[in-house]
Amino acid sequence: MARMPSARRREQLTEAAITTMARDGVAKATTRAIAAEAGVSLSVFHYCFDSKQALIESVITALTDHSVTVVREALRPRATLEETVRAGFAAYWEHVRDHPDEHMLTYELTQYALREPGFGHLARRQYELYGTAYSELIEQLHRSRDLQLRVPVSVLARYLAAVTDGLTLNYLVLGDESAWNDVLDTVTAHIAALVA
Amino acid sequence: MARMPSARRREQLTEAAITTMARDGVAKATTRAIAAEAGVSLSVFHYCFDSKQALIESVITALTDHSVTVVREALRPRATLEETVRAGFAAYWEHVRDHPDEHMLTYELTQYALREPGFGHLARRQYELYGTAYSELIEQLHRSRDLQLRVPVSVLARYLAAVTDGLTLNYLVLGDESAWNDVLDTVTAHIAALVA
DNA sequence: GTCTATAGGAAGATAGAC
DNA sequence: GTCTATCTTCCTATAGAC
Repeated sequence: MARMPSARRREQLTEAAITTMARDGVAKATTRAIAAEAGVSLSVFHYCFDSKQALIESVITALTDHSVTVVREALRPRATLEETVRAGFAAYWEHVRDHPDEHMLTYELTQYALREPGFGHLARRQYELYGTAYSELIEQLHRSRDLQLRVPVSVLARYLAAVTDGLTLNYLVLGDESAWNDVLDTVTAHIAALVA
Repeated sequence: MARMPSARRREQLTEAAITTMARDGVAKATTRAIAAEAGVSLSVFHYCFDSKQALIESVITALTDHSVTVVREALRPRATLEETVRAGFAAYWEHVRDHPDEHMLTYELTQYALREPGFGHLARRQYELYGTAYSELIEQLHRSRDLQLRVPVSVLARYLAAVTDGLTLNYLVLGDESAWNDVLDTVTAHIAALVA
């Protein structure tokens, strides 16, 4: 195999781990399977990472940053408030529909982090970043338009984060795209009422 | 060890598995750990269950039925609509607060079921039963009072299920009981508006 | 039905040549 | 840095005595 600086190999192995985990689940993503996915031998893996846990920490950090980017890109301000909410949900929804395995993996890793001693902060970081992303959008809308918020920003942000999360999980289990849309319509109307 | 009919042993092992999994996570609940928790030898385990997967199927079924019971008991109709919603959330919330590990385990097992070939129906069954529980309460309220539903029953049920699920997960990750209550107030007001 | 003992395999991690 | 080969541990599952 072609030689490569450790830093680059680490990235490659992190990506291979994400691919493997998204496809087969965290439990089946053994160090051997990940090394094979990356096309290197097992020793290369342990040359780059002290342990499997060190790799998983890298995976969680990378995937959290990616997920937050997905949310942030969905949450761009648009022409009207209603359009912002609707288009935001639509953009996020498309990502869920097109990459269900990636979202499944995100849930799996959240639970891994909550169970594994010393990893809890990674789970909390993920959910705090979601909350921040929502809060910032709301603040931004709050300033740029003349919105009256009927609830505090932090409450609204947490509500949005929870609804998004719950609906995503519900879709991953039950499928049924049309139900997703119907519920979203209801939520969208609710948001509009909350920030009239 | 005291002798016991197989059926009873199966129940005991299922309970021991739930205890072990809730405490240590699904990944660390090995057949040895579960047998030890039940106070029997490993062979007794395999005398009662053909495989570990057979046990997990039993665990998922038992825990789903238990979770649905928790939801159903929380969702009893009360004096007024607002009180029904508020007391329902409060009762459910108390269960989450007092048994966080059990709810964590429920999420873990949902994902296990979605990943494991042949187990997907167990995850879907769980979420369908939640939806049914919410739908039945809504129908019941719809008949007993003179409520006007602004959205279809199925949509409202799915919305409630998703919000509950998302908020629960959010609490398991971030804690912060007061935030939970603030968001719930918002949701409660929303429900009241939807069924005015 | 329950036990001890063990088969058989897969996991994470390491040794040492290149 | 990368490889093959191996160590050690732990897993699920079975065998066979009681």
